Amino acid sequence: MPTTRDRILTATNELFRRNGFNGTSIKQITVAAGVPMGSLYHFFPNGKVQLAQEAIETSGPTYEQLFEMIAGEAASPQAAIADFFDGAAEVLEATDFIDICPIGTVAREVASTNEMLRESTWKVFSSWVAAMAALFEAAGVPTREARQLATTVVAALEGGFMLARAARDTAPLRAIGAAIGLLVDTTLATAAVTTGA
Amino acid sequence: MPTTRDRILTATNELFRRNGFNGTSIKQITVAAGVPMGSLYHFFPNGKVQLAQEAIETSGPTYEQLFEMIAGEAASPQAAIADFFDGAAEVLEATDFIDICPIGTVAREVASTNEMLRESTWKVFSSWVAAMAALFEAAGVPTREARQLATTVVAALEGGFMLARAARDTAPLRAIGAAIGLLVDTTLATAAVTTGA
DNA sequence: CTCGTGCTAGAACGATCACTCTAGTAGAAC
DNA sequence: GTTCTACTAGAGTGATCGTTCTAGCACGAG
Repeated sequence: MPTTRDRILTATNELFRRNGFNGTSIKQITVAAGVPMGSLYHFFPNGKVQLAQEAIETSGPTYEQLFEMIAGEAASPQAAIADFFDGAAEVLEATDFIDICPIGTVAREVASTNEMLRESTWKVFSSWVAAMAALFEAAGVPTREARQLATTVVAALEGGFMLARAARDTAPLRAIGAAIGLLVDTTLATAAVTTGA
Repeated sequence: MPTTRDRILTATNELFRRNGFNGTSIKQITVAAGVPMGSLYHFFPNGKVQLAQEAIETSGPTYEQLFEMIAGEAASPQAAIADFFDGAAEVLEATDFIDICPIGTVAREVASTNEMLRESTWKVFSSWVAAMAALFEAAGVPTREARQLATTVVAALEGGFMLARAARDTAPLRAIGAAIGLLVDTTLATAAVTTGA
């Protein structure tokens, strides 16, 4: 049985995945988590912004671990990327196209209106980029190119979530996965040549 | 002097770019457009959803024309993509990182909650993909690959807007533009080979 | 038993939400 | 001048927002 605090954070993330930050009310969160108002403000005395911040910063590493688990099992960085896109497509289908990533939606909603939350979303995204860049660098890609490629993978993933949900179809996400796979292939092949075979 | 109706639509798009759909109130829109409440509901009797729908569906083609203008002036599809990413980065800097695209934010907000708006956002995105795919096809890329590449460019653009705004830095967007430029390069080169030089 | 503390419980607050309503104005049609 | 239509104008509606508040419960410490 998870703690009350964890139930609140889980409910928050799930509701953010459906309705975003502004589309989710505190009342909704208390009902979904099955806790009274008083408990929510007991654990998160600074209200909705603090709750959102903790939801973002705790779920961020979870996604990163998921990626690293997939990367650890995959035969190559290319395969890891392909598996990640495919897995995302399957989750979308299984969940009736609820958003994969609560952070992406919130990021665009709050970037111009709440500096604290904006910083939280960037903290998460940049740690994802760093994790992916490390993977590419380990495969021989120079630091600069590895970062560039990792940034592109994250952007394509988030853009893919957006398109797939708008279309209610995983085809865009799978197409993007294929194209990004190609990009990773050529970048790694180039790296293999320049580092000397 | 634009019509009252147009002023309302313009103000709606501008506010959506800052605050998204749920973060923008009808009251805010009337103030920004300088029109009374009565006028807004005179022109948009079905309220906020109708207003959002028309804002999305009228601004969509505007962005498409912008892309086609840039594509028409650029020396190659690769150059067109590069110019588009660079132009977006400049707009972000010039506008203090207000969102480039009001549609992307709204798309993720409403995908699970409003079927009509979800369809509007997809209508716009798929017309962008079609326009870009036509450009690649004209350069010799087979239909299927052209669509795949165009989908990826749109996803990377939207993901790039998200990252750049979260970071308050255009570096991610420029990095993504460079990587996507590389992908377009290799795809066009492969096409040139298979169609026979 | 009696505190103190951590948490539950939800009614109540003022503000703001999307939206409705009535009243009034401007100008074309006749 | 009268009438009709298109539009302006904003106060008013009930609902819901994020948040605060008071009251009480459970339970370990003394």
